[in-house]
Amino acid sequence: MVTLYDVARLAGVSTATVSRVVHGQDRVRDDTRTRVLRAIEELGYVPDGAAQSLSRGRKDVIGLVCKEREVDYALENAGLLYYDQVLRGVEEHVRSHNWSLLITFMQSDGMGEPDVARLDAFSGKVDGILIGEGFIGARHIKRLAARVPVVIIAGTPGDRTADVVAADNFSGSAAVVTHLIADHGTKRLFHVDGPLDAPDAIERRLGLHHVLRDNPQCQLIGSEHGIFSTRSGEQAGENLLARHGGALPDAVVCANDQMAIGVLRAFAAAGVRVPDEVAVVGFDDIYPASLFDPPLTSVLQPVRMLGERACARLLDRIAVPDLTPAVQL
Amino acid sequence: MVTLYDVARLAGVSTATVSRVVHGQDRVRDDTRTRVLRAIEELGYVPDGAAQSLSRGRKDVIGLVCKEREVDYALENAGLLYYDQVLRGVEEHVRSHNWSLLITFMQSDGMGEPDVARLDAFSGKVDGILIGEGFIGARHIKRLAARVPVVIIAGTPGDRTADVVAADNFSGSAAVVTHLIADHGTKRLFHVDGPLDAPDAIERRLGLHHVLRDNPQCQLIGSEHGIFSTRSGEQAGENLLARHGGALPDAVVCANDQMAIGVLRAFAAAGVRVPDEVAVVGFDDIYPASLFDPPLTSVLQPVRMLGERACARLLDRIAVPDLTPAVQL
DNA sequence: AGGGTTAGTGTAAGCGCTTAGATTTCCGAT
DNA sequence: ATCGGAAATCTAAGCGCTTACACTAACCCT
Repeated sequence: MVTLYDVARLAGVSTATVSRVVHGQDRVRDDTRTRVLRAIEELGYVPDGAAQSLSRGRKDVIGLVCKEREVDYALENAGLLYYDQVLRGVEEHVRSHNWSLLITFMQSDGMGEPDVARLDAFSGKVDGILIGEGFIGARHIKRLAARVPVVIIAGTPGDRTADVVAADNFSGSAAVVTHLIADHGTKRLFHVDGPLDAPDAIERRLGLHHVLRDNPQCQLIGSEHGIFSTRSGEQAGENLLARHGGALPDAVVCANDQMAIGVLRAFAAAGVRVPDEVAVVGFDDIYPASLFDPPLTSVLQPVRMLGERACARLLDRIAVPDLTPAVQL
Repeated sequence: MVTLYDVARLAGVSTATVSRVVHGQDRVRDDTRTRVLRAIEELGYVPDGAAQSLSRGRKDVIGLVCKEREVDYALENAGLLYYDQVLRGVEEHVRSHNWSLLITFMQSDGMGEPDVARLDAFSGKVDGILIGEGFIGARHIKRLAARVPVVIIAGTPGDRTADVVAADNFSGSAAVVTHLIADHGTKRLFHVDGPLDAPDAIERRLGLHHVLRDNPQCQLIGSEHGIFSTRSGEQAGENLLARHGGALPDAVVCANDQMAIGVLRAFAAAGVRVPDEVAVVGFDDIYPASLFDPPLTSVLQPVRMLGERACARLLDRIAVPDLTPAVQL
């Protein structure tokens, strides 16, 4: 391994000078710089990241903890799209700041109990952590946040211990519907709504109606309220078929994925082909990105931006550790 | 920041002992161990990755260099699926060895001229690099490989300077066709083949015919040879329409993506809707994973495995640096 | 009892880099 | 020439960890 010392020796200068040249800063005489650069080139020197980190006290690396894939490949698309888009947003931002991105996937055991040892080790390798919401228990997040800045990439705002960058239900929902209308030419929409008074459902509903108002060519042919469960979605699907079986909508927009799955189930049972006869779109509890077939390209952008914003927030937090934790929409 | 010294002081032992406890090895008396563990717990100590790396002379991090996304979102699916699946394969493997994964995306300027400074910096942070083929010039790969083990994730074997883990054209092609038949019920297939004597084309052709032989319910209604260019694909598509316009195949299998795009173009010009009327599948020069709509779920697994194999090879190489570079299928 | 083991622990030298502060060199002004 | 101050460069002390080696104490032989 070629070290700074090797370069210094070959160039006949001290390590300090080499370091200065490497970082382009400071005043170094031109001929010295040239000599050093030549030596670097000749030896193929590249600074060791670990040593730099140790010395600088900063690693210039942020960590992204993604939710481990579902076992079921067919259902995986959602997660795939979601985290992969987040990843791209994050990576882009990270890169523009000349940092690096360390990434890991974590099992969700359903109880939010992660592999603590691995999480700890991970935290030792980064300056800050970006973590998706909902699969690591609050207790662990808190523990983590005590040691290193943490920003949660979340579905919905709420009171939290750590920084949160949340998706915006309103615009998310609006994006889905806009996509259906603009890109798929949807004319007849059916809405499988959430509970009347659930905050998330309200925002998503408003997003949908907002877009519909601006697109009179698309008609809302009906809606059903569910309670965010698969069963209630199935029920809604059955009702929909009973009432509109003769003239199916072009698309069914569901307030969450669970219900969308229910609807799919009802359709499958009735022999209705998706997406040939009717499109069914859910709203990922984190962000709308699932169950699209073909995938919802126009929603990729917002998800990516979510990653970017989260990353930006994290970098801020690393730079100024005592920022008041906040929830961003 | 809590350091080893803090722990040692609180537990009343030397840093060596703490280190030993942390790594679970070595002989440490039980009560000492307990005392140390208590101190670690109390202080919330987590070893600093940079310091460990520097000291151990190994970072336990491998780097994955992905091709930067296309600007065009609609065409992005291929890359999305491809690299995201590779990523998952790699991550899984990396994790099982308790290493970490650093990832970056690189612009492809078409000439294989990367941002050398960034690539260099990246290489300083990892023990080995995994890199997709075809967007970083051989010259740069060589330079990189001189400093750190590199494994190329490739589409096709060939003579190389660095280690290569290549996709297997035969099985890749077979996977595509199997998917079409098994999952999409394809009965009538059209083949846009490559040049008769191109090695890649031969393998892919054999894969296709192999599957057809085992699935007599699917018929090959025709084929055209192209030269892997978009234009030749377009031509093939036009010929196909001229001859089979009245009874379109269920699916068109192309020997590469360029030609598939050409076919899509021809179809678009003729008003043939894809994938409603006919499915068009390409064969990514790296692996078949693109242009599927809906995505080719059954091909996810092989791509993921490609990532895993590449990663395994890289770890081997890091462990035994003087392995003879090899091409693996 | 003396010598040889062995288990348990401590000491301290790095790992490759950055950087504050010390030192030398350079240069124009006197 | 000499001097002062700026510019260029060097010295060396860490950064937090691992680990070879040194050491101590306890134990088992003969």
